[in-house]
Order: sequence, then C-alpha cells, then structure tokens
Amino acid sequence: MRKKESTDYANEQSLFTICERNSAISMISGRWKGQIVYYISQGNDRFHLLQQKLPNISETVLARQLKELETHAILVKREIPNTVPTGIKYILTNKGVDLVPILDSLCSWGKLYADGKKIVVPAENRVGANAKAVAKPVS
Amino acid sequence: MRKKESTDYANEQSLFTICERNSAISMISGRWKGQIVYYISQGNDRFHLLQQKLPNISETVLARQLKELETHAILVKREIPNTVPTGIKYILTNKGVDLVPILDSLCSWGKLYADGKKIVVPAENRVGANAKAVAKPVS
DNA sequence: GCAATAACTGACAAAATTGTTAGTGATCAA
DNA sequence: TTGATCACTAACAATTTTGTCAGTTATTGC
Repeated sequence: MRKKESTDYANEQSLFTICERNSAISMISGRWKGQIVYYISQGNDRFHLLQQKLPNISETVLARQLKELETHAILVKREIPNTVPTGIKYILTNKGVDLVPILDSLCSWGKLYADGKKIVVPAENRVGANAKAVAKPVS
Repeated sequence: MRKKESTDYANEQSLFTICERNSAISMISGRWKGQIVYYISQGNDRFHLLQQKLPNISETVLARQLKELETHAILVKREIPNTVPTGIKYILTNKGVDLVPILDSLCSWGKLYADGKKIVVPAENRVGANAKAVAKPVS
C-alpha cells in the first residue's frame, strides 16, 4: 500500500498535475500490463487464456495486474452467464481500446531502433547550432 | 543494481523478446522520464534548467534519470565549449525526437478521459455479443 | 469422499526504484 | 580565503513493486 506521506508519493502526484502524460505512463507501467492489454485486444479475454499466453506469470500477479488495469478503467470484468464455475471475461473499455494504437506505436518505435536504425543527433540540436549556446562564464 | 538471477529480471527479459512494446514501456517508465524528455524537447536542455522546471527533483535523482535516458540512446550529453565551469547540454537523438509525439498521444489519451469522456464498454465487446473471430498474430 | 476447475485473496519475502546525505573539481568573484 | 556555480558520484535508507505460498468458493465428475 502506498504511503500518502512519502516524498515519492508527493512527487508522483505533482507530476500528475503537471501533465496527464505522467499519469498515462504510470497506468501502463508495470511488468505485464502492456502485453496483457494487447492479448486482451486480440481476443484472449479469459484469465486462463492470459495464463497460457504468459506462462511465467503467477495467478496472484496476473490477478493483481488485471485489478490495476480495472482500477484505471482500461478494462472491466464481466461474468459469463451459464458457466460453471462462473467464468469471467475481461473486456477493454473505450479507454482501453484507444490505448491499443498508442501501445502499437511504442512497439514500432522500439522495433525501429532495435532493428538497427541509426541513432544520430539531429542537425538542429547539435552544440553550436543555434545562437542560444553562446559561451558565457558564470555570474 | 539488477540481479541477473532474479525471477523479476528473467520475466522482464522474456517480455522484451515477446515484443518491443515492453522494452519501450520500460524505457519511459520511471518517475520523471516523460516529463524530462518533454522539457528537453522544449529547449530546457541544461541540468539547472531542468531543476528549475522540476523543483522537487534532487540533483542525484535528476542525474540518474538523465543517465538512464542516455543509456537508452534517447538523449546524449555534449560539453558546451568555452563555458566555465564546463556546461553540459542534453540533446535528444532522433530516437528521442521520435518519442515525443508518442508521449504527446499518451498525454492526449490521459487528458481525454481525465476531462470526463464517458467510459463505456464498446458494443462489440459486451458479454453476449456474438462469438468473436479470434485473429491473433504472433505477439 | 476426493479431485478438478476458474478465478481469485491475504500475508509475507525478495528485489527494484526512489530519495537522502555528503562529497568531488575546476574556476571565478568578493 | 571564503563562497558560489555546474554537474555530477557513492553509499545508504525508505518506499514501492514483484514474486511466492497457502488458502477460498462453488460446482461437477468419478
């Protein structure tokens, strides 16, 4: 449980007020979350299906990650009628569905550079490129 | 320092091999990283400028976050000639520049729902909707 | 009666991240 | 000589995240 008096908590909250970027990042941070959202978007919408897809996750941890995603309204749980024992379906909300293409773009971005795209310093950013970098001794 | 024998480390590595989405998320996770990348993209490219923008971050923590961003080649450090003491400029690489619009889209996504966009379960995903055709690529 | 199933929860331990404190070197201004 | 600046680093403590183990509910099949 979070300590509401910790510096870490206070810093996190202040970042959340600066920009939603920071709360968005915190919602998708977490060992398995991005992959879980992706798998659900692909139709693996049951607990045991997610376990099959992620053979190294434990039940406890999967349940915890799903609950956090639910807390952030990225998904909802629904009981499946007439199943024994009662089955649960994990369903992406519109918020979760909207997240998927952003995760895809993160994926492409990572892949591009992992696949060898040259990493360079754009010309306009180089030291000496603009007048702002005038060397000036302190005070 | 990471323990290379831990379950956590092994799980992280296996997620990295499943999809670059997971390494991308880990590169931007971290209390201050998204905001730092944004501020640098806005021209706050010096250590002390970032400190001004983030008054609650300590020098140690800022240095650490910058070093991690450098490790992932999102930015590079360059000495500014003829400055005393020697100034350092933080420069986004092309990889870092490409990340900025993705962070922006995370920001918009977060803001949309924080500002009150209704959260609903899309009709085609509701329990009882017709059996979904399961398309599933490798990831 | 016993095991199997689906989907969990609580308590705790291990590990990782974040924050704190103290210190560095070179240079200049007072 | 003292103090200020810039941009750090090392060592350690606090906090958070992740993983592990045991147990739960309700039903059905053998």
